[in-house]
Amino acid sequence: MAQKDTVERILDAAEDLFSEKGFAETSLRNITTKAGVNLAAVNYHFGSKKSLIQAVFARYLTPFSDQFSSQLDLIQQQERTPEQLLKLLLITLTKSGLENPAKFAVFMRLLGLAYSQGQGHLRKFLTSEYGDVFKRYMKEINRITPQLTPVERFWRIHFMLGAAVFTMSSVDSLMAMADHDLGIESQVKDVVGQLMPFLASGLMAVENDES
Amino acid sequence: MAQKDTVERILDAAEDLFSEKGFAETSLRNITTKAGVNLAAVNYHFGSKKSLIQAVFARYLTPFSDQFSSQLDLIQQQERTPEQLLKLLLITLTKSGLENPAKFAVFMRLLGLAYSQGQGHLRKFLTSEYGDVFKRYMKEINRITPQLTPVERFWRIHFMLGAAVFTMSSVDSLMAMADHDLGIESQVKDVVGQLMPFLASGLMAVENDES
DNA sequence: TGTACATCAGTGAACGCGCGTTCACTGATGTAC
DNA sequence: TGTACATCAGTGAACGCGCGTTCACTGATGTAC
Repeated sequence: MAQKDTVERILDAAEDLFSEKGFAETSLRNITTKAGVNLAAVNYHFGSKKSLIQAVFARYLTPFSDQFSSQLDLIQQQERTPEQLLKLLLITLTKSGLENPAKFAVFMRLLGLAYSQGQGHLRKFLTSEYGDVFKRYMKEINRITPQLTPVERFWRIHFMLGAAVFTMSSVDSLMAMADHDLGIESQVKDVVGQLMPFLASGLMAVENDES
Repeated sequence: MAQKDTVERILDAAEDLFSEKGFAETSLRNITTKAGVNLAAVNYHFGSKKSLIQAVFARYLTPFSDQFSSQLDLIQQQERTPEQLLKLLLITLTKSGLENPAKFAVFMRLLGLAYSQGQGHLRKFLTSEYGDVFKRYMKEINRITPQLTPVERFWRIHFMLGAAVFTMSSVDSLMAMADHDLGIESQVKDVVGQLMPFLASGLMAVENDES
């Protein structure tokens, strides 16, 4: 084979185009042209466009969730702070091949799309494949936030997820905006560095009860 | 006229369907069928699908941004805390017809979509129409966070936006999830009540410098 | 008061287009005898 | 070593379909004289 095989080239092209334009706006013709393969190859290898979308996610999430599961085993007996628990996610990203900032941004963009565009098949696929690891992480969060009610905890987790997914999805254009407006060039790891204390502080926030 | 006029019925239907399925996934045939009007009526009244999308946003954002501008005038000389500044947004929402929780959720969902799906025309339209009011609000934020560097402030604003848009976009399904998992029924205003201290605490977070 | 004309919201049917998918086919490689 | 057959990645062209848009038309209402 002169280069990467057809399956991988389709996945690479699809990933790029999905993260750039969304699922519905990306046609199989876009993908196969970019990948330099025959139009029919997607349906030959993946069966349908839906399955291709799932395969793009699986290529990221399967190594990530395996690695994350091992990391969770390791910290079982250690002391944990919110910052350490958040860092665990970062370490896992690094160890599962997502240390490349561009790849990381693409992955977060896909995750954001999955929430906003996935009309069902994708959400079902994700929760059935990767729901268990997520639940284990949630248990760790429970342990370090005994002062929160379950409802508070539930919402704060989702606020954190939203802040992370939303900003990391558009991290390229936001960094460009920061450069343009403030004259400051940043890197993805700087943004992640900004994000961590924000999330930790939000998670641990103490409700003040002025009316 | 037996009921609301054609233009308004198209906008109502489009708003519902866009927020439910996204822009690309909603066809003019979906919209006109739901609105009970002729297919050609969209192009007759709005010119194109793109312009219809912009009109859906304008119907929310024009009253909101007018009202918000007045509110900003009022607080010019008052003391301000982060909570008060966030509350100002809520008050404006209430005063510009977005007090209906369902409408509010739809609006946030549209805002989220604008970020994730808008490939250009929508972003241009929004910043050119409503950019100024946003800048005024930013100035107020600057004033209450003198301890932050511009970069820190920039990113924290976007983290806040992300947390708000992401969770309020899916507030219906998240509330259903909370009910299902925790057996607790919530209302949108409860979620907003949870969100405020999270955002305020994240905005004011003090960086801790353990490595 | 009556007639001619202009305006304009709304209509029904058709347009060309790009979409995801299908299908019969090719050609290289491996296997059985 | 040679032949027949099976397997399978990949192909080229066509399929029907739903899309956004266009266009000639209708019919109600208002205006000028």
